[in-house]
Amino acid sequence: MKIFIGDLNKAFESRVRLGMMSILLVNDFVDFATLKEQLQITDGNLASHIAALEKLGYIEIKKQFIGKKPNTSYLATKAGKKAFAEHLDALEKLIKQSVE
Amino acid sequence: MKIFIGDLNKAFESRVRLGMMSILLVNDFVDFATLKEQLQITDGNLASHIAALEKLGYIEIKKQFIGKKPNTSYLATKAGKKAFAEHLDALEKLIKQSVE
DNA sequence: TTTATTAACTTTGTAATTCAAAGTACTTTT
DNA sequence: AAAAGTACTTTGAATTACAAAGTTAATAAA
Repeated sequence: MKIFIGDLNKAFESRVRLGMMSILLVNDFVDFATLKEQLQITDGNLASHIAALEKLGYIEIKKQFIGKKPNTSYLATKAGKKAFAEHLDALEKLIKQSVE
Repeated sequence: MKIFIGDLNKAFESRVRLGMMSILLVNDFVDFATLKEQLQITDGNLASHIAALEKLGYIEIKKQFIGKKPNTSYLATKAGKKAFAEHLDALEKLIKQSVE
């Protein structure tokens, strides 16, 4: 029995950020409105979780206009994908420890 | 793309409680000292996480004496195991969504 | 041309969570 | 009698999360 909770990434402890990264891992660009709808949170709350992940360099922001409407979309960076993969790895090890 | 962060159990969002349940899921009785050592936290902190899980009916407490020393050990209840399994299920779905 | 609307925030304030440190009760060892 | 061990409880501070309201800048409607 050896436990590694220290290998879990604090950034992904929150269900919202966990959900965001899951989405961004498999979808190249996802916009604000889509994230908000998928995660079912207020826009202010979403904005702050986005800011947290961006500050860590885990996601990037791309602003553009679609037709005449502003549209902001997000993508996971290489570092973000790596960090998330490592987190999932740690999670798996944690859960599977001493099962065999 | 359909996301289910609502199916994640808030009780298991904390790395400490996640670690505790992982341990208790595969070890029938684990005592205070062992948990403390595995999780690397202070005893006060551990005690409060234990209290949180007990309040939810996810773990049970068994007090005994080993020789002359008091020994408290913990075990996951049936409800606790079920809740944890559901949480892991939700986690898996969340992570694997739209991968295929 | 004023007014309303939309998108994506920022700010504010509150509530909840987490944690370490210190204190406590009871017992045992020295 | 003093020190140490076990399993806490209490306290207080720091961090985090969140909703609600306010903001900015652009477009669309009246």
